[in-house]
Amino acid sequence: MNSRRSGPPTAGKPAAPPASPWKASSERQRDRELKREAVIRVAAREFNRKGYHNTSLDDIAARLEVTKPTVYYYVTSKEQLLFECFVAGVERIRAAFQDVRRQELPARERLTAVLHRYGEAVASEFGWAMVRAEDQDLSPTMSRHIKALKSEIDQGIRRLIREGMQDGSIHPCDPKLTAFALAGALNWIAHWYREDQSLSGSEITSAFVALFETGLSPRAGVPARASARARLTRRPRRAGGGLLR
Amino acid sequence: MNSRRSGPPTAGKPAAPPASPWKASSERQRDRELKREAVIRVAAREFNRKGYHNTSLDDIAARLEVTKPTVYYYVTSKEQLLFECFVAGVERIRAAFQDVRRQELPARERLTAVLHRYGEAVASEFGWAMVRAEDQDLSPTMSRHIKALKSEIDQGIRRLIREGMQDGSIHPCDPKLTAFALAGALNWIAHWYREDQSLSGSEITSAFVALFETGLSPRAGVPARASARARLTRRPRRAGGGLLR
DNA sequence: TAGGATACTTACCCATCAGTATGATTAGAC
DNA sequence: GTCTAATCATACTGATGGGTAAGTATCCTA
Repeated sequence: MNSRRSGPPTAGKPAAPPASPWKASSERQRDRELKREAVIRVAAREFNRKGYHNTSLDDIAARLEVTKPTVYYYVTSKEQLLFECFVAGVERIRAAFQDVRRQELPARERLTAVLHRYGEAVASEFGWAMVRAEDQDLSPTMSRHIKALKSEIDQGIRRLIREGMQDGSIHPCDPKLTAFALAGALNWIAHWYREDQSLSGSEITSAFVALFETGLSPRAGVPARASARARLTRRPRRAGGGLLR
Repeated sequence: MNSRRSGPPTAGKPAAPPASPWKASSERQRDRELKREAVIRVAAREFNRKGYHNTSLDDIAARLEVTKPTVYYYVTSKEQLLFECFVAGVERIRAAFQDVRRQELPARERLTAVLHRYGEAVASEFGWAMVRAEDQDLSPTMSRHIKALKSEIDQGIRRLIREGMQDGSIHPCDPKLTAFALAGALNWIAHWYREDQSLSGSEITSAFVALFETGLSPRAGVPARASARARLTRRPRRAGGGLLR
């Protein structure tokens, strides 16, 4: 539509890499990059608080104590802003897969390691963009990119599940539906979690993973896990939340 | 803000119950109610397809082959439309709790029965409104009502979990976090499920509930469940989906 | 068959907001 | 000191879309 929007999304690279004459002093370029990241971070927080459509670029600019054109100096469109927020979150999850690939562990343990990082990412400021952003708000190009990234993560989880079934560390199940259930429970954190909560994203994920590993049915000779028990007595400070949302 | 918005939301009652003179012939009133429900159902489907903010009331009107003011004849605002969609979905879940209350069963079985209906509701046309609607799009009054309904459901699930721990049918765990995990996995269905999928909402929920009960870790002497095994061989027709979303 | 309620349309208003044209200011290179 | 690019602000445009005013057609009652 707009000539700016042609080609693959930027996602990190400075808008105009001064490829030539006097290579703008590198500290200046670093400054620019820092500011750009600040814009994206603030945008993520505002989207998280008020939703994409209820957040105007004037709002974001005001939070940064600048004006709207300044925001556009670092970002080409509101859409791109959303995209960058998404990427920032997803990169953390991809990194988790990378880290785990090098480890020699039963697949179930590698899976739980990934899920842990996954949950932390979803509970971060970028969780909203990763989870709640609607792809109808994005151009077809951006939408495709996002779907590809999501699919990559999905496939990664399914693969770990399959490997777990092979090495015997995971109970036989349908990898696809199981991946959906796991990811769903974790993604949902972005719907209800607020940073002022008594539990951290990591703690929540621990509890979830424990639940998924053990299951609801009582197991012979398996007593209550200490971690779960502890949480039973330590009352969270805020009741808040609710089920849906 | 608007004088219309004062008082509790309507949620079903005809806008102007002709309290008096010649009691508008009851078939006419029934007609009106049917049309009103059609408006809400169509709105739910459009919200589901394109999101709340990307759906204009002209769109909805066009789907109904009428004009925008006609929609306003049955509904006072776009916001109320969203609210009604939400209520329509939640009522199904509340009904599930009612039904199960009369039954003499171990709490875990009552819980899974509720979760089943829950999953079906989320996979229905009203799933989007129940799960993805953002309360920033609603007036404080509406938002409060919705939060109350959500909380009621949440508490209902937690109670079943506690009862299950007491009667021994559920492994000791933190009721709050467990409820979040269960509901999260099911809610997430609304993010990725489309009606043209190879699995029905009911089938998906069955698989999820089975997973919740059994857990990922292998159980001594428990072979793969037949239902899960079956799905492993029967390839779904559409890969689609993806993890997040 | 008049009169009022019901059901629906045409044509409009107007607030919001993404995005831009243009110009001012500052900082570094020479 | 001058010149140029980088950085930011002022002030606008244009489109979208929620909501309404006012009028038309239809139906039902009496």
